[in-house]
Amino acid sequence: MGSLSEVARRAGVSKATASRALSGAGYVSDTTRARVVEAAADLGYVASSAAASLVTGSTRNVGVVTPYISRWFFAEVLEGVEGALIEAGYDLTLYRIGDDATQRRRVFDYFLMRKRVDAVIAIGVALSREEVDLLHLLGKPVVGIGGDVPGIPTMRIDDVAVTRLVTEHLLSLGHRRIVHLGGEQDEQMDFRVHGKRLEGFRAALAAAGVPTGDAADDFVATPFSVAGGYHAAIHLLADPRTRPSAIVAGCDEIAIGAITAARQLGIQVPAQLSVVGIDDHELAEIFGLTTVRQSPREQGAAAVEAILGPLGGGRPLDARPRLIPTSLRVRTSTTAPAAE
Amino acid sequence: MGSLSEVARRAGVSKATASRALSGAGYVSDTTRARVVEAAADLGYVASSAAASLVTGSTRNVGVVTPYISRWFFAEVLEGVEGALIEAGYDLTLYRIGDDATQRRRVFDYFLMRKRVDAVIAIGVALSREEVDLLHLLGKPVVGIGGDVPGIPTMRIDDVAVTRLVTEHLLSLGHRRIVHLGGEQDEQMDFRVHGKRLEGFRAALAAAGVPTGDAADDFVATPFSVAGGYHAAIHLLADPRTRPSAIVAGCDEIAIGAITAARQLGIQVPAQLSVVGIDDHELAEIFGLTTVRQSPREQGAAAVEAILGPLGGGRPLDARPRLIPTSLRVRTSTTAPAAE
DNA sequence: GTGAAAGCGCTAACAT
DNA sequence: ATGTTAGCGCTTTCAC
Repeated sequence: MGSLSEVARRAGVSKATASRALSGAGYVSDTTRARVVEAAADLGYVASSAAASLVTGSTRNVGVVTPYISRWFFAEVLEGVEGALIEAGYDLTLYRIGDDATQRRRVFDYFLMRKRVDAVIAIGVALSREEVDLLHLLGKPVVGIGGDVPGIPTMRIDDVAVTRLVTEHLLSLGHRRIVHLGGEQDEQMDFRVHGKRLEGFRAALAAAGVPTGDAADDFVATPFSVAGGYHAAIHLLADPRTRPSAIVAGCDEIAIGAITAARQLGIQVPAQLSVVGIDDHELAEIFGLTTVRQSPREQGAAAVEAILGPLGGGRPLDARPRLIPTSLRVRTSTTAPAAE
Repeated sequence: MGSLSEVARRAGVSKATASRALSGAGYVSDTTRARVVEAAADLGYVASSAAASLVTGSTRNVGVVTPYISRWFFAEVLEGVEGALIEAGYDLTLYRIGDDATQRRRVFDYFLMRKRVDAVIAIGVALSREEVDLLHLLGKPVVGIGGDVPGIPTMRIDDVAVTRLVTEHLLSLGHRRIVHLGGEQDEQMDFRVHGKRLEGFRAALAAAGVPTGDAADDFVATPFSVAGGYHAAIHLLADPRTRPSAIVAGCDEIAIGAITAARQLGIQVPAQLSVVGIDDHELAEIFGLTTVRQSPREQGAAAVEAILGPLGGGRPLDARPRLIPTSLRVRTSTTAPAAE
């Protein structure tokens, strides 16, 4: 618990010199530095970050806000962020903000603003104009992942294109009766991801001349979870006469749930039912799920990278949205529909 | 970005009064308080936590160290911790520490000690004597989850009992050829979890008079992941003549991987092969996996609870290990072995 | 190359 | 009930 002055006294120098020796900034003779470093080691000295922050104004800590911790996509982005941050010597302070607007305000006003963080990474959170302005006013770099936020650099995939891509893939295999198991349209996440995915799905069908739209019963709303996909699929697949030959799942969790349901119903996957996911999770690999490569870890690392520039004294961020390239990762779970 | 003095000036009071009005500590007349609060709102004032920490010595921030973020059990504990912490008005700073000892030292010396946190929650990390002493010296409450650490309160399940439990369950159904798909014995996590689970497994077999031990080929080492379980099972189940009638998986990830492999090999689960997991993840539910109820979220919340006492000025923690009760959650995936 | 001194923004005695 | 004062532990001019 030693303080700088103790270290200084022990080394026989002034606080100023001790500080310089330890931080590496400014001129200190090698011999003095050695003495100071030794004294510090003897005392088990560790600088108080609060004191340092107070005077420098920086905390070496970045705040990460996200609505989910354990959903696959989010967890992987988080891992990417975490790794890159620790690498750069920054702390990561995690804030989960859900639907609760009050809670969200509290996180912003009370935590993020309390000079606790140097920068903010928002994963799947559509920051409001005010939130962005506030952060900018405070000189804090912000980057978003998962959707465009005006005024800050963001990285996202094209959610419309993504379902269009997988749907086209199924269409090209000959599937015509395809159902989208996606998010409830009334309970959108930020960035209206559910809506966009449904849009891409239907755009592909329409372009192929396949009947689509609410009347076509080609969409079933489900929670974005394995259990959600499972239960939705149990109902959807129960009746052999109305059963689709393929499912476009809104995310990998739903896809795995659907596949599990199908197998339990004795439906062969992929022989009798093809399922495609979106997020490209490790599990997708095992299930042979065709998904969309979207590099969550890399997105996380890239976000940190983007933020480190300005923090390191570089030029401010260029507030451009960046589209993360996506492509199909085709595995064995998609096959042509069974002959009728 | 206003400071307390600006708020004070605007409200026509002293810094001290402004501080009292805002923090709620000490006597302030209602009218003065109102004026101060209004002034603060006008200025968009937010207290500097660095300054407050410097003088009070507390940060309202707790450090969470864990080796994994996305492994199911750890992610759920983390969610429990996160929820309880935010509830109590604390920040959560996340540190992942893997096998790298240097990295681990760095986290401890450089981050945790830098007066950045008021308390530490260690999930699945066996803190060393020195680490614990250091934390105690600094007056920081520490609690562990996942294994006993001398000198601090910990919550853990009984890893030996857990595999014994599930194994006995399989034995009681009549299974005799059972294989444990568990962690590599040379690459233990902290707390030797892999070893303990193998031990419990073999103890149950031995007690039932079933041949066990290395010679009995009743253990296959695999990474603690879905992919790990999958690949191990693909090999294990390939030959119908040596195929077991049941598998005790070291964790739910392995179990799901094994089930998936079995299904792909055309083996009926649970008719021809019973699989039991350990962690009781959401996915286990869907797969009908029999697992051990161990309440990860509750463990996380309890850890926070335990830490909040001392932080709130209460008596210090009683450094007793606490055994989290576990029980079997039997689902449909375990059945008697198929008749030969 | 090193030291003296000022001050970051706040809280906590202590006095009034 | 409110104001005055003294730091918390560090970094950073500015002299020397």
